[in-house]
Amino acid sequence: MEMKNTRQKITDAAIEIFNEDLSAPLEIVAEKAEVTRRTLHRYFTDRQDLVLACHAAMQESCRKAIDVVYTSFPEPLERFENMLYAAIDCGVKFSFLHRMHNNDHHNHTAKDENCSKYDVTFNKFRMTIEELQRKNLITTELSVEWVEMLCTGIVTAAINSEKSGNVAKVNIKKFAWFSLSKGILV
Amino acid sequence: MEMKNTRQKITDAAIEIFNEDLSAPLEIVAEKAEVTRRTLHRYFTDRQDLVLACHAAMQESCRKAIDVVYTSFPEPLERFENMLYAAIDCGVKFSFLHRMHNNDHHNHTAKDENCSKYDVTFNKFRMTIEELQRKNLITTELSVEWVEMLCTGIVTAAINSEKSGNVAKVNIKKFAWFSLSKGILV
DNA sequence: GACTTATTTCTCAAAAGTGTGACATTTTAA
DNA sequence: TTAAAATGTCACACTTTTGAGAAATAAGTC
Repeated sequence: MEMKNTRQKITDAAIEIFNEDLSAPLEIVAEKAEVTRRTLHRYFTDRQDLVLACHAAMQESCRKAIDVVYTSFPEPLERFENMLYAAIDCGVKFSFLHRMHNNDHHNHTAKDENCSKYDVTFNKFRMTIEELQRKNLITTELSVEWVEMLCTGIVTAAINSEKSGNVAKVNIKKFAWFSLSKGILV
Repeated sequence: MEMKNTRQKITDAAIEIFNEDLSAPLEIVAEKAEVTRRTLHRYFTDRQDLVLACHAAMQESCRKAIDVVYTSFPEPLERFENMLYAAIDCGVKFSFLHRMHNNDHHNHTAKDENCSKYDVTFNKFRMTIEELQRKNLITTELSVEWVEMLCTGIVTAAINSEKSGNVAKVNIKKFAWFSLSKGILV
């Protein structure tokens, strides 16, 4: 096992655990990552260090996925559809990152570098929605903010569907786009 | 201050705190409930005791709300709409209850009394969805399981909208029903 | 005012979680 | 095969969290 692999395994495990329980003991994270707590501490000095690493990993993963789609699809509706798919692929990372920036304890401010990075990524969502509304491709009865919230809600639904195994995996994205697109149509 | 009030204040606080952080220190819960940690322990011997009480409270609250709607509206589409509103009103309780029954550590089984109680309540959702599909009021392209997931996703969106304050409060339910109904139309 | 009940304050000891050092063991790569 | 790198084991000091006892205080009731 080389180093990079282990570090990633730990952050991946941490993201999943912290997503459900932000103050879970590091022992639990280590278990999930299949390493010792001692090893975990070799890579991350602190709990905070680990949390920050998770944050950065989620940030980067989402940014990359969304960016690719944003630049690849000039047609806004098609772009929007593929941004949804990208978000579903990012899965837990996507929804956890959102939660981190919107919970009570976090003071979201453009001055913070992390926050502005987050903003840059997710403004691409907002801008696409606004463009869709301007071009009358989706209803103007709904506010942009609601459509944004709806997107993350549908991503959550997709994640839970996948986790529970009650919805055939091949159908999840199809269903998600069906519901989202009809749910915001003119 | 009478007893019942305090007990409720504590479970209410705990539900909100645990919803965001399942292993938050009881100190935090006590703070939110505006009592001492010592007082909290006079009502709940254990952390587990408190968690179970929260669970029961959520269970009961959701059951009551859904039951009323379920028996009040014979027409399935109208019933479905009002079940959504009820779920939004239950808010955090609704989504936290779901999380508790769907997370990795929880083994959902009909034998457990709590699980079966949960099932009874949320089967009312499922039955209504099935009825809507039978009567061709919603599309049969989507599976019942997805529509269920979609509902909780939209409830989540509504909760987050309310919390963030980005969506006018008067609009939230309207938007939620708009998106849900169109998102599952024939 | 005396009495009951709920709460706070202060205290304490046990338990759980955290971070690190020293050394053994395994893996990896030359 | 062997040296280096990565990981595991164990022990330790330390902090936080937990749960409960005892007495003081506040609040409501008769």
